[in-house]
Amino acid sequence: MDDPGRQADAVMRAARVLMGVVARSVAEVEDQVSLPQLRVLVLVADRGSMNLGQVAEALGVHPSNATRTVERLVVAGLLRRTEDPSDRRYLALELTDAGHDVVQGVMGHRREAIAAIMSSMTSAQRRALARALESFAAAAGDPPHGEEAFLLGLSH
Amino acid sequence: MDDPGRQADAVMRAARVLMGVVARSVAEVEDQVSLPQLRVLVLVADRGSMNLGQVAEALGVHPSNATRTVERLVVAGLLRRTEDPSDRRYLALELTDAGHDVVQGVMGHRREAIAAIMSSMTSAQRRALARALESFAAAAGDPPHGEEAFLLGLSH
DNA sequence: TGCAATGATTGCGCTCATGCAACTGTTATG
DNA sequence: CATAACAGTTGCATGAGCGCAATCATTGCA
Repeated sequence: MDDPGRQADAVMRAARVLMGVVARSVAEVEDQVSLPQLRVLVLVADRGSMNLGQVAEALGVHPSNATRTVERLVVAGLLRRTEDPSDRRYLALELTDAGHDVVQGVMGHRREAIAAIMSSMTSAQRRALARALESFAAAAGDPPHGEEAFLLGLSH
Repeated sequence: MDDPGRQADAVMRAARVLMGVVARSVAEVEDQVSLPQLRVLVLVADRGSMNLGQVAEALGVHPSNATRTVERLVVAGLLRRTEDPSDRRYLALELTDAGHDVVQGVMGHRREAIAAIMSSMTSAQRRALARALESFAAAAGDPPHGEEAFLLGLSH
């Protein structure tokens, strides 16, 4: 039980469970938005108003690509694209109410799925789990970016 | 600390960290294989020899699609496609050594990243974490499928 | 004020994933 | 043995994502 390798395996197994939860929450909205599109929504939900270059940078894609992905989200009514009044070269990208609903739906689904799993644990186990994961998250460092890390890199 | 909502949030934060780990491990091989392709590799690595219909079923895609994804993996030298001698209608899909290397590389990368995070926790914290996650994984039920749950649903 | 820098868009070409329908080959069944 | 059932493949079409190069619009600077 003191073997770091075995301990990492325990985390791996739990990660598998959590990936399943995440995957199902994503699958739930896959008919409405693609994965790269959802990444944009989650990104904007987390960071607030962004311009196109920031989105492209965060996603690690070419700006021309970001333009088209954003375009699809605008057409879908999930993203609002306005000009930055102070510098009209920049865009101001924000979620619409519908866009917020999508993100909230995904996160809510995850939260419920996790709560459902925890409901079959004892109260003491739940407390121990919460405490242990706090220390784990702290050891990983504060979320380097935020919500969008959920989907970082999972393109194509 | 006894609030189930706050406890679920702690799991959500940890899930974010783990998703980052998974995403980076996937991004690492994204030049070699696409996400759907990796899903096939992980699937076969987990279940062993499969036929095409099983792959299509597990991925939730049309068989014609599975044919082409498998074809790309065969061409890439990551998957071996032979006929089932007992019934030549069926295929026998297996990983090549190179295919195994890809899967092992991804899993190894994750394991190392997790171990790196745990290295900055105290020994007691690591033990508590391993124990807590064992109970969490148990509460979630045994892995319904297996390794491939890591990527389930993350298509496109 | 004219030119350079900067952010975003558009045109072009490519790969991958996807579903459907038609077809081929293999096995089982009457 | 002929036909039906079944696994897989192929043709066809669509749409998303991606990068690169060229272009447009706006702003900053000399």
